[in-house]
Amino acid sequence: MSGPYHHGNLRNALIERAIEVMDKEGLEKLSLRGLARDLNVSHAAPLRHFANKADLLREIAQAGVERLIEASKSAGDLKPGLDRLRQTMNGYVLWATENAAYHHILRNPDVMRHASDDLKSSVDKFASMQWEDITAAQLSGWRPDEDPRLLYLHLISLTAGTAIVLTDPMYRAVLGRELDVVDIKGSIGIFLDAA
Amino acid sequence: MSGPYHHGNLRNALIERAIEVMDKEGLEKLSLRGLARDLNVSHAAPLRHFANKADLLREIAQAGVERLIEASKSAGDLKPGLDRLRQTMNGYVLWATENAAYHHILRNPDVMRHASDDLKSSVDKFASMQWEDITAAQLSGWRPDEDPRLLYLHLISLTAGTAIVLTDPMYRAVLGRELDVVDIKGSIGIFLDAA
DNA sequence: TCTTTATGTAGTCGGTGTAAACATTATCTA
DNA sequence: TAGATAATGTTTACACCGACTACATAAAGA
Repeated sequence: MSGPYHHGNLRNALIERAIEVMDKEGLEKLSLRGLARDLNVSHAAPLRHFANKADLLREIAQAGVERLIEASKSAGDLKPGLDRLRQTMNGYVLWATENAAYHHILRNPDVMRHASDDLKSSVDKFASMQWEDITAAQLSGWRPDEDPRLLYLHLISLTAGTAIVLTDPMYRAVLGRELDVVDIKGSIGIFLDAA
Repeated sequence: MSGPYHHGNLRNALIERAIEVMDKEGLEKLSLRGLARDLNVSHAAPLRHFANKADLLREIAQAGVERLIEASKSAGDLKPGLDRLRQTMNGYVLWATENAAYHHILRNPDVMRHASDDLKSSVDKFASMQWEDITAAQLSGWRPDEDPRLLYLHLISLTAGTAIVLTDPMYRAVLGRELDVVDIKGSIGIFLDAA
């Protein structure tokens, strides 16, 4: 055909194209052979870089969680407490809306079903960062009498739910109009600033 | 092979088995040919009842939303107001945990991507039931100064998020222990009963 | 009864994942 | 720098899948 025998950067090209396809057409339309076609390599070339399809998705998910963790770190620059909790919760939701492709991959049950131990431990790390933020806010005097486990369940449900609602096409249709950053912070803040 | 020429109830058998497979092994392992094998019919028999794979999933999702709507109706037996809102929010989350298979199908992007107009309008109906419950609670004096659209975003995010967190294996691993009905109501109630 | 319709079967086509054998190029080392 | 070795890409092959067509059988209705 055309081009050199070696692609040069096939591994990264596969990842980038896979994210694009996942975002635009969903997991069902993502195929290793399709990626190979798009990148003008033979249909088996991707298997030189990823043992199988699940392995490719695992790697993308892993990168996604790591990006999410980084984003959370840079979003939460205040000292532990309620303000920082507000920052990180809004940061999560904003990251999800701005990185909807990664977010959808991380939320896809057929991707996370095959999570590796590495991926699981990254998820755990993010979860404990959330736990730290929440308990720190409580220690600083916010809702001191609340059962911290229930508070945790409540807050991760709220953040995950908000991110999902805002990036899910069906929910977006229901919401009826575009919501901007102020709206999002307003929605999260309804609880944080209550009482 | 064995058995009569006609299965007798293939349509329902396909739906039941499909829900089972989706729940245990996920969309990726669900195949029309696999269902046919499980039910001892020829590989093309399912196509007599569903035009294609997406059609089968659409029908299951449709049934799921209708069950959800029914469950919500019977859960909310109080007159409109905050108590009823509490009922329906808890009802949604409990339904999701007790019907995790349906819930996962309804949350699968590759299923909902092919939603029919009927399915979309069922989803809309459920959404407007939620809207009614929320605005009615507000009209009865609860948080009268809140922007109803933000309140709506907040509450559907919280309910959807709680349902997802409680039925997602990865989140369940993070939560660390079994949570019972009281915990769920406690988590939802943290906001409803605040202030 | 016999005609129509519903349901199931068999065969086929193109698409997909993935494994094995082979080809080419890049990299390392003696 | 030459030759060995590893990395990367190709070809071939197989099993599985969705979906279409032609055909077979059974059920329902006239």
